[in-house]
Amino acid sequence: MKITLKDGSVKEYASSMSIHEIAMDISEGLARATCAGLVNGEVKDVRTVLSEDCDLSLLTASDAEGLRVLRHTTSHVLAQAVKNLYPEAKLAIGPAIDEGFYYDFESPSFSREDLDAIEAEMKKIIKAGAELKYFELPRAEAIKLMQDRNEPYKVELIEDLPEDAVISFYEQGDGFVDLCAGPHIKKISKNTIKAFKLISSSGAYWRGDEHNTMLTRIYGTTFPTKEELNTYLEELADRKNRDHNKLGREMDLFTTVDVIGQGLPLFMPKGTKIIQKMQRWIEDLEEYEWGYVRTRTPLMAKSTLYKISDHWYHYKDGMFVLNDIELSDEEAIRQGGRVVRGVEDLGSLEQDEDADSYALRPMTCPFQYYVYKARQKSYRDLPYRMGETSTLFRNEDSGEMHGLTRVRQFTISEGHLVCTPEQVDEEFKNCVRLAKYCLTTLGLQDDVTYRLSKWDPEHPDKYMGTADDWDHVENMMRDILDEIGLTYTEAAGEAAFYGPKLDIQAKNVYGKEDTMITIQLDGFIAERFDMYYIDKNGEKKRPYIIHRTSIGCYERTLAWLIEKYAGKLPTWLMPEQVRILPISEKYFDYADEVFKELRKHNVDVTVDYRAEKIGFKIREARMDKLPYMLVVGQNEAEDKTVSVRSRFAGDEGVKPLSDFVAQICEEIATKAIRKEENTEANE
RNA sequence: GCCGAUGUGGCUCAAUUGGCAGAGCAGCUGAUUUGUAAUCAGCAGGUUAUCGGUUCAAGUCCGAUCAUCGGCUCCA
Repeated sequence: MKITLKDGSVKEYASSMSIHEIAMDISEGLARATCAGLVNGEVKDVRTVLSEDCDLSLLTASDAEGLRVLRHTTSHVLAQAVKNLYPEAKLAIGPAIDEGFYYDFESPSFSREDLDAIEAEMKKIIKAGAELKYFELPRAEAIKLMQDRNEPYKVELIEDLPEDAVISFYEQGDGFVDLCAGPHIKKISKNTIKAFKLISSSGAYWRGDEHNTMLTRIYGTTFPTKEELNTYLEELADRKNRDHNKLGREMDLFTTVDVIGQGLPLFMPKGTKIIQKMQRWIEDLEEYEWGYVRTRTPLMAKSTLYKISDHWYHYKDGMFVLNDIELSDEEAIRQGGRVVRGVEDLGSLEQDEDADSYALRPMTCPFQYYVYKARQKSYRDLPYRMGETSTLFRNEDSGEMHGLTRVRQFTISEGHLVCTPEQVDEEFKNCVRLAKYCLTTLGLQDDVTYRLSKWDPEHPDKYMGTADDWDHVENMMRDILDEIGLTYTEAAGEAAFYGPKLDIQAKNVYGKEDTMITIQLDGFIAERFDMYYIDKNGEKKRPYIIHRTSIGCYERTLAWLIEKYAGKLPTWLMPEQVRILPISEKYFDYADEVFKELRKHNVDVTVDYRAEKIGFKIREARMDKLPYMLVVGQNEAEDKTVSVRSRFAGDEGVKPLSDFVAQICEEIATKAIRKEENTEANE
């Protein structure tokens, strides 16, 4: 595609390039001179992506860059509307985000009615129409402008820019001016902003810092057309039907009780059964196919242990400490005399007033280290792979808890691999392979992203070791990830205090990302615990430790499975796999015969003995998301057959009992994920 | 922890804006013995999350606590 620039020169670009990429090229990568407007293949204005001349009908939800611009401009309309209705409100920032936009205000909170009123005001502004005019001011004048307009947050933003900076503004009609680098659509009108909606309002800290003022944020979204907006709003409603927190309770998988406490879900028999199936699978898989030994270590320990591991100083706030002595962090460290550094420092704990404190464990690491240390290890014993189904306790802040994904007690497929430096490469790769195998088995492999979580060089105090140490381990990890051809992003400040992590991230139904699986490389802790192995030459050597999980924590994984499958889990994971539905009590004997045959093969099966019509029994079994229903009556009893009705394909017809047993045993043994082909309406 | 919303039988929701807490589904009992998404009838179920206050009177108004939800921050 040929692009004619404003100065008359012509540049040629591949048609596959996005508007944004082209704009970045034209502006030579200047972050502020972001996007270009394409009108009939020509760049009209470097600061304008869309104008009334553009054919907006060509813009679709998949046109990410164009949408961001459209949404960003809508956020400015929102700001203008709020200022019209609430002149006292102060403007903060208002960017486009993945599914829409937000704008932060210093203002009392907005109710739904307030949002509706603001929406109406926005419609007025859009109907009146306005052209966005870009202008620049020197820094001092820009500050003065925002001071005159009584916008302290904007002033603060400008003051953070360099002395010689030129400040960008947009004026958008009715004298409304906003500090903004753009880009924006050129005109606000009914033709450009056709479909928007304010979604919700909530609190948000200024600049994302909890020490700052709490502002009021309004979330909204914009789409090129009303149809796309409606589709999105319907999807929002649909997401609730997959939400594990709603579905999991409806399906009697778990519940919560106010007197038991926040973040402490109770698993009901059905939820327990699902987790039990996953747990048995993982334990056997690790032990018999991946060479792990299994451990079973205490759920609590004296504070001494956490002092050696450093958790006491880094994460005491997140731990449940069990004695009566209530010490602040500072006091704990002060009264402890000094910070303990490794096992050699244990002597200093004798005067430590909280040396006898016990705390529930927030991680398994140091416990398994002592399993390793209990017997002297030779290089021949390495890699030493320990696995444990480990229950952990973390005192999350009260506002953090959510369903099964953020809880205060959870059980994880925890493990630590102690290995020689030469073994790190292969062992780490195998941990990644195991995690991928688990994800693939559950059908989740395509729904995750990989992240290399690095330390934060700005805050070295939060981590063990030196910058050189971190460069070394991070490079080791990067090499490994590159060798296995993993696509990953890198994130600073996301590492554990003892090492970088490979985090496997997944999004929930609402698009919020959480860590599902983590594999961490640790070159520091072995020294703290004086862990070593004897090498070929009879010398003591420090091993590396890989902290890892195979399937993550069972609570969170279950949550993702529920959302992924809308509760219709693969047959092998379902708490009730087959329900036998006798036509009447005359066929109870045959139903029992079928039941016994399936139990003999460890299928989770029940019989519906109620004196109800078959249609009623089927209805309930379907609402319970049963994979298989076996209708048995006179014909089946006589021929030793079953009439199979499945969640996947509806009526599958009559087949010999032995055939069905073989079929379902195969499906369960291979952990098959049968496709839902049933077109019948679901309730 | 912070901002905001919410809390009525197991579930979904009513209750005239402060005036006798009600319905459907689920449950239980009885009848029905049924062929692929709801058989009929009856019965029972509540200190309106908890505690306190205002009032002749509180599900409704006020305060505190607990929990749930939407965000922010945090997430070893």
